[in-house]
Amino acid sequence: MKLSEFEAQVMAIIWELGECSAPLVHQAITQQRQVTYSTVKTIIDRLERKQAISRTRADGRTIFFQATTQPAKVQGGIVDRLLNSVFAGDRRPLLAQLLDSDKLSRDDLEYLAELVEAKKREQGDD
Amino acid sequence: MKLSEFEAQVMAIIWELGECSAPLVHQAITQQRQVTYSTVKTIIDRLERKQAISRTRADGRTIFFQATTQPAKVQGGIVDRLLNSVFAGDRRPLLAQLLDSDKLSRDDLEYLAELVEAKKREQGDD
DNA sequence: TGCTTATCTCTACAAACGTAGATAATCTAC
DNA sequence: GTAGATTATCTACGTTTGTAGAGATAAGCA
Repeated sequence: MKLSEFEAQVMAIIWELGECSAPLVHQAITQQRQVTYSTVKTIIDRLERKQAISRTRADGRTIFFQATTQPAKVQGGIVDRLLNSVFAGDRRPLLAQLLDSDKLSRDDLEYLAELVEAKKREQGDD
Repeated sequence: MKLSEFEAQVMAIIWELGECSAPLVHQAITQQRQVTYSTVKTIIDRLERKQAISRTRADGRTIFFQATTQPAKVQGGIVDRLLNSVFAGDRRPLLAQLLDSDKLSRDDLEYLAELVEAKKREQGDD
């Protein structure tokens, strides 16, 4: 399943909110970007058509949706695409890019260090 | 500067090759995907219009190009966009995604461990 | 010097994207 | 019960993207 940038952004919000309605998603998005309800609803419609989300129930005429795909799956696909296009398949520059940024907090770094350790142990086991 | 996926892919090749001509880029791409010269040339034209690359010289009627932007800059921008769309600005899931993949080699892991160490020392200095 | 091939330029086009208005249907509060 | 607000549906439209053919033109070889 291929999602556009905006579609992915809306998905992220739906993952965050869990079961939610279009107006709720719109509200969440307007914290960041100014965009009309209509626009958001169109994206939601497209996500539905792509079967990335599905209707769960209705409260009055308000329809509720939920994600039908797990974040990791979609994110993984997008990361793979990114790797193959901009980074020619080599993960290192991406990693470096992520590490080099000054937006990486000490906490993030600690988290990463642990991830690396865990992964090392895991790999050492085979 | 906003590049499409294919444009980014062509940029990656031009970074890799250095100064090069459209036929050369086409040749490089066909190692991976079947696409006509015409298509590749169109993308190159668009990259030129976007000033991501520029003409350097001509050999006969063959035109040579070179990147006018550094990889890190473009890649950084794309990663930022990715973070803000799919990952809601949180780097950790991206990091986890990258680490979790079984395509990460032991070497990559070593490389990462070193990066983390270096970054830690760097941060510890202030 | 003419023919073949390589390369460039121009034009095209369907699909996807971001964006949103118009209209209709339904709630809700008075 | 009616008026105003919500929400949904449908339609639209300019741009970008991926894809490529047609035609022009220059290079190189016979």
